[in-house]
Amino acid sequence: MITPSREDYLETLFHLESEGVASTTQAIADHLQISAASVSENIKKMAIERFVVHSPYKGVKLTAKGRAVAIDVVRRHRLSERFLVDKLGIKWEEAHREAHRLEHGLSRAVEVRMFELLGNPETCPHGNPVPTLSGKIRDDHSHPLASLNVHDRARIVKITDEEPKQLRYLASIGLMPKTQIRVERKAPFGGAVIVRVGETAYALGNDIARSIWVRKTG
Amino acid sequence: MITPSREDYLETLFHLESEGVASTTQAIADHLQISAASVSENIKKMAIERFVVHSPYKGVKLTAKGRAVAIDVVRRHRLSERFLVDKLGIKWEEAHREAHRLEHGLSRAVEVRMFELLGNPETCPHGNPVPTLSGKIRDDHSHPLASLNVHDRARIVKITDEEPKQLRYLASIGLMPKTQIRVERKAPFGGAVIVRVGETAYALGNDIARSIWVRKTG
DNA sequence: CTCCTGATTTAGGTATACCTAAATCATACA
DNA sequence: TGTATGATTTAGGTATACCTAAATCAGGAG
Ligand SMILES: [Mn+2]
Ligand SMILES: [Mn+2]
Ligand SMILES: [Mn+2]
Ligand SMILES: [Mn+2]
Repeated sequence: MITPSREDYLETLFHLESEGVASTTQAIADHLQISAASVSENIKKMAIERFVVHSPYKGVKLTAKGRAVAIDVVRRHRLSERFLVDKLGIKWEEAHREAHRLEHGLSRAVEVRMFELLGNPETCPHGNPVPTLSGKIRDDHSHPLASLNVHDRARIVKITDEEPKQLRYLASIGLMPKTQIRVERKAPFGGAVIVRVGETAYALGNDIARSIWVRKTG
Repeated sequence: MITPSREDYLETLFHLESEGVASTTQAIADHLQISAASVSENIKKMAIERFVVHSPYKGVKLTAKGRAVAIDVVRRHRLSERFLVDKLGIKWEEAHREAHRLEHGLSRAVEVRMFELLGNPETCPHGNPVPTLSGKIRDDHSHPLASLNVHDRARIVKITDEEPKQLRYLASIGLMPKTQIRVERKAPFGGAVIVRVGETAYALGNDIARSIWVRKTG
């Protein structure tokens, strides 16, 4: 059996690779909140077990084997979030951390039944796709908020940030998946974006904007 | 944070003490399916941390501190079983082992919401009481099946056995909490009990009978 | 009351998963 | 084209949680 710790490493690698970030020792250490030395050791072991390929001093990449496990964990994570929010009424900004505990306790059988209970959900509460049982991840055809032009209308597809603080803020201004928005103004060179939600306009910093993915509707 | 392993030790001690079995090193080892040597070591540490009192070569007893944690784990275990059976449709004989994975992943907040979702259940699917949030365990006024006399009618309150094989058998003959039964015949000296369920009579061995608790109705 | 035996503990060992501090490496810029 | 600097790995250490084999103990049979 794969340990919870290992599951978290693989999940981290999946996230870094999805975001197009290089999976350096330091990036993994930051994400898991542990020392770079610990990551280095662990990666070495996971390379021996063929979950990753490791080019020392360069970086890490998931193998097909590692990716399969990672996607499995991501599926359990996102289903857990869905359950926590839809069935238990846990706040969406707390769902992520809670799901990180729950995800390791779901057997395949339980995961399958949970998927049904939740009505075969396609996304987590933050809009990220739930991988299929066979490990496929649907393309949601979304683009970064920053790719929109002034006066474009769009619908929020997903929020990739998982920080409770950010999520709480976004929820408070109604910025969640399915929300209809309009770009009012853009600062040059990837600066802030001014976005209208309902009647009100909000300025979103570069950091927060980068985690918002949309589909044009206008 | 208390580890899953520690939670399982405390849970085991709770069960042994409830059943009136002496919490010997060997009994704990059998229950957890690990070596007696491992148990001995671990108990020593848990005694230092005041979860138990240990009289070397004699046995172990939960302290108030240890009992509080144990009851907390038992609550999460029984709620997990309830959830698995009622909401996910997991078979009751598989609920126990699945719950053992799930129970360690529930935060207090999640446990509280889950309790509500399940309609404040008083028992697990096998009839064992769900401890209250404050750690109280309701008395269910039940007695061992063997305490009944011939021709007594009774209602099943709980099945304390957790073996899938036994549970599957009992379910197959309709012997579960709330089932109405009648004692047809008893072998002397704690031997088999012949019990009528609906139209059919079944002989229950001493072992299996000991795990069936009832309340007289006739 | 002594001895035997099974239960228990201790000794010594492994694997995971973390740590800090020291050594080593890659590369960017001066 | 060195060299210093930051990233990475290695060295050495701790804690948990398991193991088998050896030593020790306690209580019942004789
Ligand atoms: Mn996790
Ligand atoms: Mn999510
Ligand atoms: Mn457990
Ligand atoms: Mn139960």
